[in-house]
Amino acid sequence: METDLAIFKACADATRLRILFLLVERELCVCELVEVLEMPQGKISRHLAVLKNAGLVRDRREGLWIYYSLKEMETELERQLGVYLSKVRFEQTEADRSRLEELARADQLCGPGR
Amino acid sequence: METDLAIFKACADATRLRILFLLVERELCVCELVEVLEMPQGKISRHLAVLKNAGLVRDRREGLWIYYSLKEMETELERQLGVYLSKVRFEQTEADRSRLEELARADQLCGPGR
DNA sequence: ATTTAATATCTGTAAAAACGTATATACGTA
DNA sequence: TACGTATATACGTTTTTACAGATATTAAAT
Repeated sequence: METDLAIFKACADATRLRILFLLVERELCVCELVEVLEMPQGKISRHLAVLKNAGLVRDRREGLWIYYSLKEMETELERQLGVYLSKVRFEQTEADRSRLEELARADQLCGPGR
Repeated sequence: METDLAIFKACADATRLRILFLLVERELCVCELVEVLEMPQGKISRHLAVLKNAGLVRDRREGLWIYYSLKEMETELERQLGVYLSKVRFEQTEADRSRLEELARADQLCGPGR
């Protein structure tokens, strides 16, 4: 139960929800999230740590960059959450996703491909 | 999005989760929850108010007693949450439900039937 | 009208969480 | 080795949330 409680707590924050709705599309490195959400890097890292501690995301290093992605949804709560993240679209969600694509197209993101 | 955020926040507390797992079985009045969870009445009322403000539960007065129950699950998040509450069983959940039945059988709960 | 029972709310306090800022760490490159 | 870039973490502060305890509200009964 503490595990599920940690998941609920991890989702109980607007910034982390925005991150989850972005990660459900594809893996992202920290600097991409910093650019898209326009928040200080330390803040993003801290939120990512919360999501990781709750077991919702995993990270993978590739050179200087650390990529975050959603973990496999294993428990019942994780599965329900996964469905929710895939199905629902808020205005905020759409705006964030658009901004991400926009920045990627304009080559204004960090990352090895630059 | 603020609506869903409020729902996640409402679920991000151990006591409120325990209440939800009890309410998924049947409606309960405040005094029943007080007895089962062995917590001060003011505390239970405050948690119920949080759940109500998040739109997860409804209340219905019957004389002196106010009965709380889960509301219809309408939004996507509410539906996923509903499935989760019906499916999952923690030890805590089982213990709380057993205790409730025990108290009911021994007629040690308040309520109009007493 | 007074009392009693069930519930809600207020008040002050303590604990937890989020924050900005600064610093540390890890890795690649010159 | 020294430097630059990406990321993580530590520190002090502010905001939010939970709490116990006391009081207020509501409805029924006497």
